[in-house]
Amino acid sequence: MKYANIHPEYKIWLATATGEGVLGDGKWKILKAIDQAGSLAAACEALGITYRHTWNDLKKVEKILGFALLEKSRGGQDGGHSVLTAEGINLVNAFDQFHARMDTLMQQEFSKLLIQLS
Amino acid sequence: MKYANIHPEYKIWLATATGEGVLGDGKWKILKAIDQAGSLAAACEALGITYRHTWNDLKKVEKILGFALLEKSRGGQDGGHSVLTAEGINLVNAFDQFHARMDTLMQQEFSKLLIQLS
DNA sequence: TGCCGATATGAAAATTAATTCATATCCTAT
DNA sequence: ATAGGATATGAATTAATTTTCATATCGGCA
Repeated sequence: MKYANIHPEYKIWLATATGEGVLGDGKWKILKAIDQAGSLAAACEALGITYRHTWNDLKKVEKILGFALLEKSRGGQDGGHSVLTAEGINLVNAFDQFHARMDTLMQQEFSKLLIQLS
Repeated sequence: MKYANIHPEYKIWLATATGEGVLGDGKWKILKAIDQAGSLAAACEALGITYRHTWNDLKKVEKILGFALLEKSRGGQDGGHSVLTAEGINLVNAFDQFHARMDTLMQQEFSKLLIQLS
């Protein structure tokens, strides 16, 4: 088949009226990782992304949204930690479900696409 | 509402197993434009994108797919022209419909997402 | 046969994005 | 008090992506 090794991909994200990205897959994943790891630094380590870049990303988002997604604290023997705020958890959960639904739908529609292409 | 001035955006595209992009909105549009304009150069002019970049894109895609999407010829008083091959037409049409269906589904799921966030 | 405009392609320049490096700050449990 | 590790942030470096520019090639038609 001509398109045997081809598959569909998609990205969704939230943006401001001016098109500035607010939250997409990257930030969604880092938020989940933070929720699991308990700190920004540990989450970055786990995902193999730079702390610096991630920190910039999250700061920008919170500035745009006007409320915090993370409750960050520093100091203490463990150095500090970060946990998701209620808003952060809500957002992550909403994305989780969205992605699950879209994955299914995308697969269905792609099947139709392949039929047309074959 | 917390997310009052936020709106969703998304992209869908086809990719190889290694994640290389094959056909997304950009190439889809340029193919449609070529079909209409009759030449790559005219299509780029119409879309306001560079010939060089577009040419690279299309060449890469055809190499990946292993077959041509365009029937290109040069020479003649008009300098040359490009038309979609049968495969190209087929792909564009299939993507048209795929895109239309996904547009609808995305919007529906987006609505649910926003409801959860409000 | 020479002209014209589009295809075809290389290479440099410019723009944007990402990474690295360095360093200050914070604060709690020991 | 202090040690430790994470948050916080600037600046420089590097990588990746786009644009720009330049130039060769092609070939039907007047």
